[in-house]
This record gives sequence, structure tokens and C-alpha cells, in this order.
Amino acid sequence: MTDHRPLTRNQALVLETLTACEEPLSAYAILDRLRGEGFRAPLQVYRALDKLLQTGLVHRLDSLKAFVACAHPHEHGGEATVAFAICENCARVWEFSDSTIEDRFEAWAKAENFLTRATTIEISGLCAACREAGAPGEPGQPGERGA
Amino acid sequence: MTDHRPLTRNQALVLETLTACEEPLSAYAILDRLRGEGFRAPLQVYRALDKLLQTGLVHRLDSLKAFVACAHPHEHGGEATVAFAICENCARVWEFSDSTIEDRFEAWAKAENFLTRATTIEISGLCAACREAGAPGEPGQPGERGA
DNA sequence: AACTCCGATGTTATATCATTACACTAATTG
DNA sequence: CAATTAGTGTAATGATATAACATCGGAGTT
Ligand SMILES: [Zn+2]
Ligand SMILES: [Zn+2]
Ligand SMILES: [Zn+2]
Ligand SMILES: [Zn+2]
Repeated sequence: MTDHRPLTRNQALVLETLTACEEPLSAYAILDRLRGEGFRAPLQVYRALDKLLQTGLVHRLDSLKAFVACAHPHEHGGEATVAFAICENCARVWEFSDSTIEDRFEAWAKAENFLTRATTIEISGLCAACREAGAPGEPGQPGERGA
Repeated sequence: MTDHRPLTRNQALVLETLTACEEPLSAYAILDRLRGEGFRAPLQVYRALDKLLQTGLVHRLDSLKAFVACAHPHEHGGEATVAFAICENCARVWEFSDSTIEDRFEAWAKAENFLTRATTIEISGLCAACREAGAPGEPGQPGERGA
């Protein structure tokens, strides 16, 4: 199923950009950072992202409309359900999974005869560092997304 | 916190539109359905939605970029974490909550000292009816979203 | 009534996110 | 070689969401 051919130049550049960045980046923010490498159009980014999403090297955060490199020690091929905690202040992301949570979702699906294909879990809030440093709105370090 | 003043005309119209529809609707789909009532611009819809989202009468499904009326028997004011199961074939949505799941998220947050503000859970797949009727991709009844 | 405040409204323009369409290149394979 | 497949470059377009500004109307005061 997982195709795993080596990454192309565009795919590698997009992945490097995301890996080098602590925060999620929008597709257009990635584009801007890769103009020096010859990127000119959104599609070049979106197409690379499509592939990286398929292979699990990158995740899309629906609540931010942005993308992050997978930073989780787990193997994503195993299709484990992953949750993302996103700090609204510094924009950092934590990936974690919990087998009990997975079990409960499976139980619900079984009871309802629902065939699960994908599960999206995103938690927004304040990370430990930002709780101490600043306040729930006061930017400690704003952590600008985008350009 | 919850303001609960009576709904304005625009808010009521948007809510009625969503309630009358079995599927989630995009803001622009709502706009199209309300042109007969005098709606002309996206902002009229988005502003009404903002209020309805605040009061919990409507939910936004990030994975669909669409909105649904709250159909859950629960009281949303209680801030219970709700999960949405979305059929990719017929677009119908099921809302449910599970205290064990909530407990596990709380446990993670406590361990990480993360202050949770909102939790988004969306499960995509095939509902029981569509599993029997059709196939995992073959449209039994496509269930067109949007216009 | 006149004044003020505040939430809602109407309208135009703009920003942001994502895809369609088409022509082309490179590697693979029979 | 021809056929297939994935990837690429470019322009145009579509879909989703917000900014900015003027106005309106009710509630509470004076
Ligand atoms: Zn991951
Ligand atoms: Zn933080
Ligand atoms: Zn609800
Ligand atoms: Zn269905």
C-alpha cells in the first residue's frame, strides 16, 4: 500500500521546510520560503504536500489550515490514531496517541456499524511554557504563523 | 458567559436553513439558499454563524469546511467534548460524546500541563446504511454537498 | 426628546486557501 | 520504439473567509 519511493526534489524541499520550522506552515507560507529554490506556484507546494500526506511524513491541521512535519516517534504506517495539541500562543504542536481513546472510538463505530476511514483529533489551548510565561491572550512570544 | 439573547432574523434564518438540511452546508451554500430572503453577501452568513457557534447551536466541521445545526440531545453549555462521525457517502453527521475519552484527554493535558480550550474530533467513514447499500466509494446516493 | 452605547446590518473590496486544465519531461516497461 | 506512469511548470479559476466603513435600532440615561 505505502508506495515509499524516494522523495523528489520538490517533495524533499517542502519536507525540509516543514521540519526546519517549529510551527505549522500554510501552503502559501511554504511557497514563500521556497521561492529562492525556484518555486513559483501554489501547485508545486500542494502537489508535494499531497504525496507527503499520503506517506504520513506530514500532517495537515484542519483547525489551522496548515501543515506540520510528523514529529512523532511512532510509525504512522500502522495507521494509529494520533491526536494533536496545538498551542494558540506559540503555535507549537504535540503529537500523541492513546490506545484507550482508540478503543473507545472503535467501540462506538462497532456499535453503530460505522466504517472508520480517518480520525482527526485536534486540541487547542496553551502549552505549559506559555501558561507560565504569559497569559491566555497576551503574547509571550506571539509566534507568527505565515510569512 | 453564554449571552443567550433571542436570535435575530438573520441568525434565525441561518439556523433554520441548517436545521432543515440533513447534511452540513458551506457558508456559501447557506447564502445561496437565503438569497430569496434578501441575503446578498457572505458576511451576512458568517456573522450569523459566528453567533450561532458561540451559543453552541451550530457546529463547524473543519474537515468539511461546513456547518451543521447541533442535533445532539446534550446541553452544549456544559462544554462537553463532542465527537462527530461523518459519512463520506451520504454526508450525514452523528454527534456523540464519551466520558472515558474526555478523561483520557484530560489526563494527557494534566500530565503535560496543557490548558485545553477546545477539542475537535471528527471521524470520517461510511455509515451503516451506506455500507450495506453501496460500496466504499461507489456512490449509492452521492448526497451532494453545496448547491 | 436628546444623548450615548452597543450589537446587528448592508455593501464593497480584499485576503487566504485550494483546484482545474493543459502542455511538457523523465523514468519504466513490454 | 510505443505505451504507461509519476512528476513538473504555468496560468487561470474556484472556494472559503475577513477587513473596512457607513448605517440602523433598541436600551438605558439625563
Ligand atoms: Zn505523526
Ligand atoms: Zn505555547
Ligand atoms: Zn452539538
Ligand atoms: Zn452514509
